[in-house]
Amino acid sequence: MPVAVHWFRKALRLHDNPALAKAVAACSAPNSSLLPVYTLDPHFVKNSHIGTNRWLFFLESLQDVDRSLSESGSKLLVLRGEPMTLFSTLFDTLIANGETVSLYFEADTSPYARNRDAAMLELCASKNIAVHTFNSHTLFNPSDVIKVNGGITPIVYQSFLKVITEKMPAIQPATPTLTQVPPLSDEMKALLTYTETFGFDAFQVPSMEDIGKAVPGENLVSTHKGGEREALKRLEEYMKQKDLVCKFQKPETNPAAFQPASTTILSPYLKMGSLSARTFYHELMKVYRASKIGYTKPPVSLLGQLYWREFYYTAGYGTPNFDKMLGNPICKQIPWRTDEQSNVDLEKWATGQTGFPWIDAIMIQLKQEGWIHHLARHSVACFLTRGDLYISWERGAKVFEKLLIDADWSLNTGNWLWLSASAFFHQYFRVYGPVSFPKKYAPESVKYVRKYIPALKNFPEKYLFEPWKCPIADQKKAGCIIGKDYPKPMCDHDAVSKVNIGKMKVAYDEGKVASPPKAPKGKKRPLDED
DNA sequence: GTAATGGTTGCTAAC
DNA sequence: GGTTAGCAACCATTA
Repeated sequence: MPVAVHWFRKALRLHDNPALAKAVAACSAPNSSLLPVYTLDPHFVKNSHIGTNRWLFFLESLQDVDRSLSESGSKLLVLRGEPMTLFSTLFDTLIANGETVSLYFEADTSPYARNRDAAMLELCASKNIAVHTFNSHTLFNPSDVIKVNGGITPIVYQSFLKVITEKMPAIQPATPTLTQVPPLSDEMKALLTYTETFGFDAFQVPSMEDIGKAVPGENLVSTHKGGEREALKRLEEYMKQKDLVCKFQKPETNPAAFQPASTTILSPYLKMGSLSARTFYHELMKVYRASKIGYTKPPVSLLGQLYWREFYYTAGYGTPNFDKMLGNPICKQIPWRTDEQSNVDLEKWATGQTGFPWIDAIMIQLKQEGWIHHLARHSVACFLTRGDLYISWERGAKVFEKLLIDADWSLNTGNWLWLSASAFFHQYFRVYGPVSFPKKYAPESVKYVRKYIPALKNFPEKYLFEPWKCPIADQKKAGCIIGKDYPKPMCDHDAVSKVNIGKMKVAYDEGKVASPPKAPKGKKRPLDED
């Protein structure tokens, strides 16, 4: 009897999920079964690069999928272990029971996933299992974009925009939402109850404790809730604000705004696939089309934000060693600090102990809530790298990867490359000031710093972003002594940023000398054949 | 080959 | 308060 196995990885949703829809459609024959599977890979579970909030958000997303499946009498099978081993066992069990197995999943372009999925295709081929994959995580398939661009990966946004608007086919309508999926029979449940084999109930979405993760204190648990329901609710709520949607300009939004934030906070849902980028796109188009006041355009518009995601996905796909400096052909080679003190400085930055309230408030919000505004990311990334500490963007990216609930390999890497002036952006002499920048966003930035750094709650506004300049009498009055209740600044920004600009210039000049001769015209940055 | 142009989001002082 | 030049001057693309 036919069994269509749907492998959930991203795309933790029932709306616009082509792979799941096809798997469901394949179950129309009598006695056929849909088996929804998720594999908790030790590559992700055991590594420390996923923080508590990211785990919580993920498990909530998984629970929401299981809840939706359960409403139709189905159930998510959550297997824990190395995917190839698990699927091998699963397939053997099904085949031994006389089933004809087929596998459905959404394609994933990140390096680890590409290797994993290639191995999976081999495994399936060896067992005569038909595999069906679908591109639905992004609006455009990165390899298609590169192909229509003559094998060249666009590394300038405007070039990318030209390619997708002029050379790519129109974005297809979303796949209809699955309101009903085939129920899972008791026989199938009994067959796949691995409790004895693995020591856990695989038909139960695990808790934090189950996967060996501690739940932290209340103040460190993100207020952002995961799941498809929450994603669609947020999308709907945001799209109701038609003026805001049509007038959206990213650089004009306020990084210090909270309750509500000045942007959509849909990124964590897009990352998990709790929200389909295509659904977002079509809902946005509806608002644009109905608008009488016109609407903003990429790169600053809301559509422009969706396209940035596409841009970085494509760059990440087409660039070797994208997440590293060494061996990355588009990355400026910069001798970032690696001395002992840089470890101490990195830690101060990561834990919000720099002595610059704006920087520290951002890093504290990041740790507590798992999300910070894009321009806040700019501020702290510039501070860590070319602005102040001269520490590698790779080390900063790892901290973000752990703490951000929307941590997405392509986007996180791309933005760090940008901010450190290693790729995409090269005006390294434009440095964000840890004091001057937040002043532009008063009074929200004042409230923001007071919220995330309670020690500065009563500190005079005049000195809030540079508290070391505050007269000691006023420090006493505010109940916050700098150097005791809140750290002294870890560096002199004005002096050190000037020195760093000089170092960047040297690194850029040396890069020019060291760079190999340019490839013939039209053959630049060709994509390696798969 | 060279010059001009534009690049989502800097800061400061001067008008 | 809003706009502009200077800062010292980047890159990728296009004319």
